[in-house]
Amino acid sequence: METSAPGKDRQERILDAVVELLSHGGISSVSMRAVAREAGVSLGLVNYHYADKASLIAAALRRVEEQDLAIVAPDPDLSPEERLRAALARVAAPEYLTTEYLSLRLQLWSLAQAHEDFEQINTEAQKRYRAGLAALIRAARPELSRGECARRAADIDVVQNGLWLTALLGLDRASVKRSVVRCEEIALRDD
Amino acid sequence: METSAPGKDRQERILDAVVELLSHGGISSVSMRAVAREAGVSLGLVNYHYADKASLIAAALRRVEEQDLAIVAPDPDLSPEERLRAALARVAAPEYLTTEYLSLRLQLWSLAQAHEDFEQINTEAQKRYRAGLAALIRAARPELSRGECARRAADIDVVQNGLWLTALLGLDRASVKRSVVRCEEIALRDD
DNA sequence: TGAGGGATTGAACGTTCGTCCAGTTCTTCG
DNA sequence: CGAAGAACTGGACGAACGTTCAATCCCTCA
Repeated sequence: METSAPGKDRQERILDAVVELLSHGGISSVSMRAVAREAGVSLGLVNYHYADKASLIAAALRRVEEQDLAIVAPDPDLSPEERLRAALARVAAPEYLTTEYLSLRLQLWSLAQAHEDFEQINTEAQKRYRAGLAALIRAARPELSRGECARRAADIDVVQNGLWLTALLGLDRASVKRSVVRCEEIALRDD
Repeated sequence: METSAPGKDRQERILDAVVELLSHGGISSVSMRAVAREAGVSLGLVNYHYADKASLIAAALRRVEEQDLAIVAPDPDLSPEERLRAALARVAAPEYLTTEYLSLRLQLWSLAQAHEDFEQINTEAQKRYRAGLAALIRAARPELSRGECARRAADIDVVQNGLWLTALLGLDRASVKRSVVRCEEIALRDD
């Protein structure tokens, strides 16, 4: 039969548990035992699949970062400019603007500061995100130089990060919307 | 003689230690023992001055937030518009753009997510910061309504938070500078 | 000078942590 | 079926944790 690999489901549930705990109580609430409990799995199994706590968390972070890249994934049904607008609007989509997701991002950044391994994971993910964004801009505005696209992508990244952070600290839908518009202006303005 | 109160110095050093540990290793590296060691003080004294770990950290957070308000403190030597520009430029001043300070801010936000007491401290500080910013804008642009000033202050807060976050994750002085300019545009534009 | 009280110490307690491991169950395949 | 190996369990270990507390230090003032 073509079922999923035997240990795969449990591994996924373990990573889910890490993410769940991380986003709700911060790194302090992520212990091997809490993860096992949350995943409905024995303590030993967590250590069986992941060598130690650091690599467990690293695996969870990598999975989260992977999902994040979906934001700048080009939508094939749209024109280049619409594709860009869709990507820029996506950061304010309900699925990303939840407390749970935003809090997770914050914990992720926080971890990147405290641990070198996590910092590397985060840095690489951010680089890929910006590259995806720059590519979208370049497709929508072919006349712009590669450097200018990278510059605009960096500026948008600043506003988006601020948008997420501010949404998390005290959700203000109006200012979120204005920030999305600001990102569009940065990406598409002519000069 | 007019020296400082006896226990005051040690209390300050204890809070310094919390901030130091927090910004360098995150909340995970803040233990009562580590704080005592860093402050050059016995373990018992930390618990003597602060009822428990939570109130110790809360005290440290309150002190940091207090310092943050200095950013929007009006500079009496300048005209209203210059005063505003000075405040907006201050977020990119060398004293605030250090890894240590930025990392501290991040940990602070992260703590606000995980603990309700810390969230309240953070929320109130942010409110006061925005109010200070709005007041600066209103002084520089008296023709603007109170609501419009608050709106602009909120938008600037978004960009500034993003600026700090991005500076921390991967310092890019050029995009930092562009973001400061963007904040000035938001604050001062006519329309 | 000496009594009183705040400041300070380090040992001790019980809990929880990450890690390890001997043992058991499950799955696969000759 | 039965051997083999992967998946999985839970108890045990030492270390580190937050908290408590009796004891000591140090300053002040009567």
